[in-house]
Amino acid sequence: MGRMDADQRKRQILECAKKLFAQKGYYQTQISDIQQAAGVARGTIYQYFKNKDDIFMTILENLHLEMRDIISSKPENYEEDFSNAKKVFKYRIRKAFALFTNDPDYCNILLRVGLGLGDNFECILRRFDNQMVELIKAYLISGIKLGRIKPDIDTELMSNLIGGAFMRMAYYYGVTGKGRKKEEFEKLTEEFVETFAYGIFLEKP
Amino acid sequence: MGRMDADQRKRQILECAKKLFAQKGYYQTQISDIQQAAGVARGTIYQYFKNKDDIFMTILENLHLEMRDIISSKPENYEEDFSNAKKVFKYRIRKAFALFTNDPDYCNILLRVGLGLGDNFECILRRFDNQMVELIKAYLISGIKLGRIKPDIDTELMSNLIGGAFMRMAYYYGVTGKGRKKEEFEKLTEEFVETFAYGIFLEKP
Amino acid sequence: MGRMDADQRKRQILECAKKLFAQKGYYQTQISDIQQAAGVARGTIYQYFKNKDDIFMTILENLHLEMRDIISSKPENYEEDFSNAKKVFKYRIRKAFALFTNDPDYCNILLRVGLGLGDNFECILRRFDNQMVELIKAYLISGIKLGRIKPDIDTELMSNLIGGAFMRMAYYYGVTGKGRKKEEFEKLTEEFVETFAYGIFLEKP
Amino acid sequence: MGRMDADQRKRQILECAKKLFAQKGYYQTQISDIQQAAGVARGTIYQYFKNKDDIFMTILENLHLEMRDIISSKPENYEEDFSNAKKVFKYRIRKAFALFTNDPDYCNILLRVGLGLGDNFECILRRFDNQMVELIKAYLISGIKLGRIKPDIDTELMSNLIGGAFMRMAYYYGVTGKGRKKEEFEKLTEEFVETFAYGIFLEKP
DNA sequence: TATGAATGAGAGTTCATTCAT
DNA sequence: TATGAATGAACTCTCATTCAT
Repeated sequence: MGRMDADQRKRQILECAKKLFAQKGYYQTQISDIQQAAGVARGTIYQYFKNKDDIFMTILENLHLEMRDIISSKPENYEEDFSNAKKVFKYRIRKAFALFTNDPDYCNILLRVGLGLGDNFECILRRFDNQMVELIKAYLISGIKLGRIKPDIDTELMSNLIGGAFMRMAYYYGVTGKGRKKEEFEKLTEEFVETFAYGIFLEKP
Repeated sequence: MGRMDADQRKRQILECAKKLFAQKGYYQTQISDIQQAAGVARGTIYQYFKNKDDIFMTILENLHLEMRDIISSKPENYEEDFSNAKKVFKYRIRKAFALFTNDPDYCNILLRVGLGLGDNFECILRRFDNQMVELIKAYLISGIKLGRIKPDIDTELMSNLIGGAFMRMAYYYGVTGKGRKKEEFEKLTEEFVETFAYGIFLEKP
Repeated sequence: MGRMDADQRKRQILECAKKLFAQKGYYQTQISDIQQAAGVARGTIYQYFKNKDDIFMTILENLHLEMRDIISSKPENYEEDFSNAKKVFKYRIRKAFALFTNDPDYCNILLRVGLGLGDNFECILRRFDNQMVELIKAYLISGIKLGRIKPDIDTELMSNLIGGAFMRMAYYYGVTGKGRKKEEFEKLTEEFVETFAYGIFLEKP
Repeated sequence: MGRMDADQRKRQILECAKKLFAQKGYYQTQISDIQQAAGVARGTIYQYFKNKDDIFMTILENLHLEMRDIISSKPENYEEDFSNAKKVFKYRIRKAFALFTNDPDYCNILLRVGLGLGDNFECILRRFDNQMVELIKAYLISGIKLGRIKPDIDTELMSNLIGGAFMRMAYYYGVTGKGRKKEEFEKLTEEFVETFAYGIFLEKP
């Protein structure tokens, strides 16, 4: 193992830890697993992280940052395009879908590993979940105000349905590897949008 | 703590364990927690269960049985009523919804605790998930054959969307306690069905 | 399980315990094993014995009594026959040999199970061993006085050699079942005696 | 307790464990006893051994290696000296005797502790026992072929008698500390050989 | 007297973390 | 900074014994 600068080493440890947490879960991943996978000594881990929690938290934080960027990004010429609410919806679904399919480890951690860890982590994990649902809700409400989305829908329920359906799709196609090939993600996105379109949008599909 | 009928004692321990697993997760629930909650001595646990895994497995098994009963149950006058595919759909959603809202602990275990436990449990947990999705898929396919459901839908994707949306709804309203009151479950069910109706059914909603 | 008088029940428990101790050793034999083998309830054991040690001690005691009887028994017309020292020697070897081959469980307990149990039992087991060796020694000394046995032998060493050789023979042919058939015990006894005869006796063999 | 070379530490733990097993037996020796005797923390034991069995097995293995070396070693000028069968016999008895008297712990473990532990260990312990008896038997048979040993002896019985007598002598003088002083081992060896000489050898003693 | 559910001290083992080198 | 031997709190599980019925 050659010399490495500190940041590089830290990233390397995180990468290995992420893979292991995603595969085996938090409690079944031992420090010794991470250490071996990263090819460093036991003690070295503690030069870069306070403890096991810190490693996991850092992974979660990174995921959070990535998600925020992607989820809150806007399509080119956003202003004009918002005239077509469905297009914006599709843009975001596609973006988020890409996030999960490009990094199945993150997806696994978010959807599986992070859950059931007790209060320590759970509240952090909830942030993602709620953030996603809240974002969808905000989108729905603003759409209603703009007269693009049906005003009588239950935004709370609908944002949960969309969020739940999306996560499941992301998990099924992005993580389990079952089902489709990568090239077909565009088509899946399309069908996802169409499924909810009639219930949401005022304009004709 | 006095003597007790064996079945009663076993059920009592399971009940306490279920609550704890739902609250704290599998690994953070110690045998001593269960023992204290059940008000029995440490060793008593091991008179009724081989080990910690056995307790958890038994809980999962019970959940499995309950789910199977509910999911495979049919509405009264099923034969005639199948003429209306949407009615069957709604019947099942309502039933399954009730299961989770009536027993939030089970719901929590199924949706959160069971995940990220590594291969031991995960494959068992997957059974529930897959069972649900498979059931929905079977429903969709038979609906297509009978000319009640759009023949061009992607049944795999659609069953994942419906399953994901449903689980999320069940969790949100059944477990977190946020949102609605119990009386409104009927309305939630209705809206759930309507959201997917257009994308699924041929008959006019 | 029919009614039984107390002594009968006690003997039955002892019999089962003896078999199990002989087979599996002291620590690997659980009270529950004994209880099941004897076909009685857990608590019943404690009606007849103070504790696990008490059961084992009783078995040892019984063995002790049996051994004492056999070892100290004398051949018919003992007085006259002592003129032939070798005959007495053979008589005793045959008797003791019979004890072990007739009850392999006792033999096993004496030769294997009882050893390595720590101070509690060990000192009791030693009694048998020492008793045997002491008896042989006493025999040798009295033989020397009577002018039948070589006066220059080291009685301590010789009694250990004879004792060790005998125990090994008893174990090999009586317990492991290897080697000879039962009918040949007489011949084994004969050969045993002859092996040591030259080193011990004054008279010509 | 400071840092230490790994092999040194392992040997140190084994040494303490050997003493304790020899004194108290397998089941009555706790990990905490070994840990305290070795002056290390509980967990340190598990850095060097998989579990308690592993410690005991390693001790047995070491004993096995030592025994094999000693038992199969040959006297100087072996070839020529075999002309005198009794000399070879004596050589080996002396060597094996020395092994046990020099390391009474091993002797104790082999003769007492290892027995009655149930199938796990017993079969391993038997190896030693059988090995010894088989070696003696092989010696007797080759002696018969060479015309040095009486052709009509029962080699199976005789090897058991010699083995049993030897083990008892080794235990009595080597472990219990009773009887002789160390200087007299040569004389004991001599007397041992003479005791069996008449029954075994053809040449005049 | 017979039962067997209940007990709890105590055993072996794990593993995140520390710290002398 | 990097190491990995050492640590020990905390965990799961066992099993002889008790005692209400």
